[in-house]
Amino acid sequence: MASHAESKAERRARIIRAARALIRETGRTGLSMRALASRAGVSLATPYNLLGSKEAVLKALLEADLQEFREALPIPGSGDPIEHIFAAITVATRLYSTEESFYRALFLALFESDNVELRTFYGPDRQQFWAGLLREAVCTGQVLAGTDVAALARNIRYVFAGVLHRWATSSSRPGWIEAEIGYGVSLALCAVATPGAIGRIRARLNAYQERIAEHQTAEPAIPPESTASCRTASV
Amino acid sequence: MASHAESKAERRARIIRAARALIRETGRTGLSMRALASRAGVSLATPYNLLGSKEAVLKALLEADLQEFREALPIPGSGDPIEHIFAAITVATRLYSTEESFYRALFLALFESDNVELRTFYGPDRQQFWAGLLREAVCTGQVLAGTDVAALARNIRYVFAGVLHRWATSSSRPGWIEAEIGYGVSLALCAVATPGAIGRIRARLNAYQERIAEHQTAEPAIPPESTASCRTASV
DNA sequence: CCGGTTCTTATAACGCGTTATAAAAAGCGG
DNA sequence: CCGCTTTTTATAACGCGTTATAAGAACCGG
Repeated sequence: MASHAESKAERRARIIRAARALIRETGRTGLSMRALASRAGVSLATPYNLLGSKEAVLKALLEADLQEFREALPIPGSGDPIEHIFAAITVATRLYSTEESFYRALFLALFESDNVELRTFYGPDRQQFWAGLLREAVCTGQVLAGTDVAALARNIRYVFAGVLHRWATSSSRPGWIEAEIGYGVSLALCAVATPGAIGRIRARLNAYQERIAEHQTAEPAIPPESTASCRTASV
Repeated sequence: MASHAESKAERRARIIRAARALIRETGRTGLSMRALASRAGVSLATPYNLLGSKEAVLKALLEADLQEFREALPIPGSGDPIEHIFAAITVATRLYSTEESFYRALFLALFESDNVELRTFYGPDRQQFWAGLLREAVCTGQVLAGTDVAALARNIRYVFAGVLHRWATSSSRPGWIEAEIGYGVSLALCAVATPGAIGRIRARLNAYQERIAEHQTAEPAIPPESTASCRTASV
C-alpha cells in the first residue's frame, strides 16, 4: 500500500513541479492543462483526478510557498505583535520579489479564476493569521480595546489583495509592494492604535509614504486639472 | 451618414441591452458571446466589431451605471469633502443594493476577466475622483498637509475592490457593503485627519463598526483556538 | 493466482472566447 | 445608378477547461 500512495503522491508532485516549470518558462499563458499533463508525463485526466481543476493546481503551487513563508516568519507569540505584522509583510513581499516574474504570472493566473475562497487572498487561514496578531496587540495594549479585530483583519486582506493585484498587472519596481502594503496597514493601525503605540506606527506610515514616493512608476501621470492647487470649497 | 452611425449605435445599444437582460435572467454564466449575439439579433462577429471583446461589453455595462452614479452624487466642489466621500460610498453601494443579483453577477463576470485597468476598480478616473476629494480635504484642513493623496486614493480603491469582490462571491446582506467600505475608508482617514477633523471621522468609524457587527453573516465561524482570550506575549 | 475494485489512459466531445474567411449587404462619392 | 469601400453575416476553425467513455493497468483481499 505504500507504493500505491507513493506513486500517487509522486505523480501529484510531478504535476505540481511541471506547473512550476511551465509558469517559469512560458508564463501564465503557457500553463494549459494539456501542456501540463504532457510535461508531467501524465494523461490529461490525471491532474483532474489528483488535483481537481486547474485552479487547484495553482492553489497547490501557492500553498507550497505559503509553507516557506510560514517558516521564514518569526516565532508566533513572541515579541511585539505590531512588529510581527510588519515583519510578516516584509517576509511575504520579499518572497515574491525573489522570483518576480514567476509570482506575477502565478497571481495573474489565480486572479483569473473565480474561486470563492482563494480570490479573497487567501482564505480563512490568512484571516486568522492577521486576526490573531491583532488580538495579541489588543492584549498588549497597543490596539484599542473595543476594536473589531475581524473587520480589521479583513481590511488588511483587502489591501494585500489589492496591492498584489496591482503589482501583478501593472509592472512596478520590486520593493514597491512592501511599501504599499505597509502604508495601507499602517493607515489602518494608526486609527486603532492606543496613544502609547501610535508614535511608532505613525513613523512607519511616514517612512512607507516616502518609500512609495521613491517608486513613482506605475501610477499614470497626473492629468492637468488635478495638478491645480486648491480651489476653495465654495461654489 | 446619420443613418449609418445611427444604426451602428443602435446595434451597439441593442447588444448592451441584451447583455443586461441576459445577466438579469440567467446570471453571469448565461452571458456567452453566442447567446448575446443571438439575443441581440446580431451575428457573433458583431459584438467583437462594435465592442471588441466580452470584457468590453461588461465594461460598457458598468460604464452606463457609473453615469447614473455620477448624477446621483452631490455637486462636486460643494460642501464638506469628507462628507462627500462618505456620501459617494452611500450612493454607490445603494446603487448596487437596488439590484443585488444583477450587480453580483456583473462583478463576478468582471473579476473573471484579466483586464489591467478594470480589475483595479475602476481605473484612472476613479482614482482621480477620490484623489480630488482628498486634495480638497487637505485644503479645508481636514487632512494633514503632507499626505500623499494618490497613495491614499489607491488605498480606498483597494478597500472598495476587496469589499465588492467579497460581496460578489460570498453572499452578505445588503447594507453590509456600505458599512464595510465605510469602515475601511474611515480607518484610513483617521490616520491622516487633522486634530480638528478626527472627531467626526472616529464617530463614523465606530458607527460603521457597529453596523458591521450587526451584519455578522459571511465571516466563517471563529475557530476554537481563536476564541481563546489573550495569551501573554511571552513564550 | 484470481476476481473485483480502483485508478490511469486514450480519445472524443461540449461549450467557451476569439479569430479568420469568404459572401452578402449597406453606405457613399461620382 | 454604378462602383468602391466598409461593415455585417455566416460559418468554420483554434485552443482552452472540463467531462464522459471505454479500454487497460495496478492494486488488494482471499
